[in-house]
Amino acid sequence: MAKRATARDVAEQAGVSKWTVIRAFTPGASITEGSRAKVMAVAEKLNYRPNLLARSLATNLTHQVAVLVDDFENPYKLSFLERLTLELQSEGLVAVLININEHFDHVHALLNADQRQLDAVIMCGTAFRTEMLQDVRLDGAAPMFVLARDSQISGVPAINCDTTSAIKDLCRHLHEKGYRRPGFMAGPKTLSTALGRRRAFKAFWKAHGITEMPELAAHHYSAASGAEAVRRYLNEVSPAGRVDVLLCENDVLAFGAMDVIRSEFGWRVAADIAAAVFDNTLFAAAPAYDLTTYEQPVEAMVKATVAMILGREPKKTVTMPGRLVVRGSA
Amino acid sequence: MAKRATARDVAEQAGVSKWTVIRAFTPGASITEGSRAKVMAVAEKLNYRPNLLARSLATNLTHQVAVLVDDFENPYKLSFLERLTLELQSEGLVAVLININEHFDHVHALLNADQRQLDAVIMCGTAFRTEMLQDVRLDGAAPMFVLARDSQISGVPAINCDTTSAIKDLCRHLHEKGYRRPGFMAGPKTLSTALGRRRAFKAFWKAHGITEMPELAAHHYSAASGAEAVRRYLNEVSPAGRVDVLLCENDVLAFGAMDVIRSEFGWRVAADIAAAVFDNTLFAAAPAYDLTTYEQPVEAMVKATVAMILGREPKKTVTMPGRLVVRGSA
DNA sequence: TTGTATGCGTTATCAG
DNA sequence: CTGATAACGCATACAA
Repeated sequence: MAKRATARDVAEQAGVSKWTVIRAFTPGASITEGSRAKVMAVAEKLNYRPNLLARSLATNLTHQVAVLVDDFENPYKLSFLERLTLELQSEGLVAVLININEHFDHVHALLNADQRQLDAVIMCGTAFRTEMLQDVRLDGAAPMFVLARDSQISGVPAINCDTTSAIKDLCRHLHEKGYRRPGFMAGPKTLSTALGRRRAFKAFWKAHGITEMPELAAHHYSAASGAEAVRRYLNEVSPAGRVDVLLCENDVLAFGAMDVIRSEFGWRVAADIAAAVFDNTLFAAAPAYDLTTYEQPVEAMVKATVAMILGREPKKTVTMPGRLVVRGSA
Repeated sequence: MAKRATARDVAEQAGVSKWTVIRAFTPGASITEGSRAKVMAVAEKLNYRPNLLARSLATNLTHQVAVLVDDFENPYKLSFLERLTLELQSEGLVAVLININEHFDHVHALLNADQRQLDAVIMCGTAFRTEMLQDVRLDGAAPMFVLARDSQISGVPAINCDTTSAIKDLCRHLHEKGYRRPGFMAGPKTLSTALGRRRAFKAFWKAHGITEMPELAAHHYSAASGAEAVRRYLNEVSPAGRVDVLLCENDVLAFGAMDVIRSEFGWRVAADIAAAVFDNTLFAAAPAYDLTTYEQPVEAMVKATVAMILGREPKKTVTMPGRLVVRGSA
């Protein structure tokens, strides 16, 4: 396990200066074919690989992007991670995955990313309070991006699915199918995505002459919380007064809700009560759930984010339409 | 957005040398309380943060670990990623998530990790051919670890769940419940995990006087492949001759299998045909699936891996027992 | 305890 | 086209 060869080592054996070695490895550098061949031969022999760390120090570019995630319960996150890593890698970047939790919060992560000189920070659907991030002093730090969530932080672009049209599409579909007693299940209210979705939901039904819209609140974005919320609701409300369709804020909540509805109350979804949700995981499509969903345009969102990081697109908040996926549940 | 302050800037304003500044930020360095306070005050004022990149170049330690993943369809991967990032971060390390795919293979990833001077590479359940990695010339490169998979690569430790005892526990349970016509559904045969599991499976039943064990082969580790494999099998085999229990190599295959069994053939799992699997995702526990599974000891495996990376444990292949989780499916 | 010199492996810039 | 000098920001070893 010998020490790794550096440009200097190659230079010595090739009888050139180390700068010529560097040039041989720099695409488009001015160097004769002869020199390059000579260098490459020695480099191959010595198994020389340029040190990207040293390069980063000199160029101020690490080609690394922090990706912050705080919710590993939702399989939908995996879709984002897959597309994100794919897109980043195709542009010569890599993702540094940061787990945001009680021991490692956003500020901590931002400081860390800053000291590591990362080129950008993507907050991938993480829950944060705006005030918390507003005051972090980070002059000359990496630009931040909020993916799959709203952002009120000034100067921080959000790349998101168009909530208003999403809700409208979803609700119009439900309305057309004859549902008239809509309920909404939201996750933790501190999240702005929840607020936006709920607001649009209420606006739609009010515009259609319906004012009573029960709200079921889940404490976390987990199947267990979704299950608990539905259980509580169904136990409290008389069968006559209950909702005829339930719009859940995301897949995972809906899974929990459906499990309870079917296994504890013995109803068939879409006959006794219907469910519809955001997001569109693999499991939403499974016959066991068969959820009508609104699918976020993951690929487009990711591409937009990366384009901004690379400076190919102006850094500004964008919102893009997704796709209504009608299945058996509602 | 002024340029960020360096140790030199702080040194000048504090009236000390830059080395004193460095010392102020080095835990356990010999420096007077007065100097440190003076430095810290100026550092705070200038909002100075040490540059970890420069430090890495000087120390040859990036505190970054590459995590290779090639299967984003399995929600179980999310459990590994969560525990892994958690454990790494608690030790001052971060995970660089690499998406292995047709455009970016293992060799590519290894080279990349090498040039970025990462401290270690964890192959998290990825499918590779041993020969491919055996010949990569990487003197002085980061140590590799294979997590949640077998490895025959010399010098590369594998941290894995004990397949033999897992299969034994699972099969013993099935045998006790009276199943006598076991089938096995495997993913792509090139994966050594599949081979190990299958071998142990066959050995168990043979030891119990059963020799006929149909094998259903799925081409990918996806629900669709699992579904297709079961569909093909059930259409080919006469009802009298079919298996009475199906052991699937992982959750995702089982999900697809169960969906087909129930929705296309109208059987009730655990009555007409039973399923059991490895891995234990959130969905395996859902009433909609309710799978009997064998759960890998994710936390222990991750801790063991990180301990080896940090040099707290000798780098060697280890195997640890998981836990049989009995549910309604079998 | 503090300052000095030197090195880490590149890139940027300029002279020849 | 090539070589040389400086710089990137910090760490190590040694001298004061």
